[in-house]
Amino acid sequence: MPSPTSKLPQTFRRNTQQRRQIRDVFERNDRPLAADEVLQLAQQKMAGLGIATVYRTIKALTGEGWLVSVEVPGEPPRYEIRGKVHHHHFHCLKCRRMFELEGCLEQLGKMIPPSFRVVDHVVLIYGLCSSCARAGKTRSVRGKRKAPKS
Amino acid sequence: MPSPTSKLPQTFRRNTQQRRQIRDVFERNDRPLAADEVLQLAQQKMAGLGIATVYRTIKALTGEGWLVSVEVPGEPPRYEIRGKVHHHHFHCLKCRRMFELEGCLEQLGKMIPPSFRVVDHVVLIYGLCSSCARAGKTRSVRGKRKAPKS
DNA sequence: ATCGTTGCAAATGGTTTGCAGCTTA
DNA sequence: TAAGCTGCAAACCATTTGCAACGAT
Repeated sequence: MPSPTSKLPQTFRRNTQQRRQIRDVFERNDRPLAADEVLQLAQQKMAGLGIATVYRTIKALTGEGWLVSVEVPGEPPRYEIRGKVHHHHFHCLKCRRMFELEGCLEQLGKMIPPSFRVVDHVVLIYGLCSSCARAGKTRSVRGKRKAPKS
Repeated sequence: MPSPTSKLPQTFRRNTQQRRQIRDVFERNDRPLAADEVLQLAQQKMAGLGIATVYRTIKALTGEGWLVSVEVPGEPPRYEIRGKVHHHHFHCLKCRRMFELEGCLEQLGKMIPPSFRVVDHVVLIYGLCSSCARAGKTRSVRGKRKAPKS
């Protein structure tokens, strides 16, 4: 076994084209992206890119802290670049796009018993975004998850 | 085609043993349960119960509003009886149990633009529960998701 | 020239579905 | 009885993994 310098979250150590492309996709699109969205977007610049590489890269970038996952109940997870100021999300039930909300609840601490230790928290608000609320009442778009016009 | 009385969320219309058992499991266990946990618990009283029936029943009960799902990023969804007072959840990163928190953030509205319409929201807090925080530092229990002693 | 990385395809794990037989109303 | 259910197994879908070829250092 090689000399273990430390137990660094052994992510990748080579800067390949595909990883550059995948990072680029996240940098160019300022919203949470699902794995298949990343594949589609990255394939526009890298024809043969495989889904396995997308998953492996997302996992590495997440473990590395460069990405964070955003969960939507009943749907595959999305990922976005970390490091933005703390924020939460709004998920439109009609167009299924995800929006970022500014600010954060300050009094989360009030909810938990003092003997518990909080590491992180997630707030997800569902509803209709302004354009969907304005358009028809509540008819839902039930197509496959598609990347909304970026 | 039969006479459509209305478009009622056509859930089940027969009160079978298995559905009774499954509801019982939720009533006896006062915490969010995953599908396989429900199967195990219900099989204690109904030997041959199949996982498909569990999923079908959970889906029906959820559509009917009797159950609500509770999502934990990276894990299969849990379900719990609806109708409890509004509350949110705490997920222990070590023992993986889920706890219910009382109360709710009141000022969610401040976070969203006035043109958006809020339908629902979810708050999930991660950390260590009191017993895990007290015990060792942060060594995580990485076994299969198991039903904690109820 | 290494050894990490990739793409493919097969494997997984959770959930859904087709269908013949069983049950409830 | 008839239609709704059930269990089984196959089908699905998202994600992971084995492996030989590839390519960054």
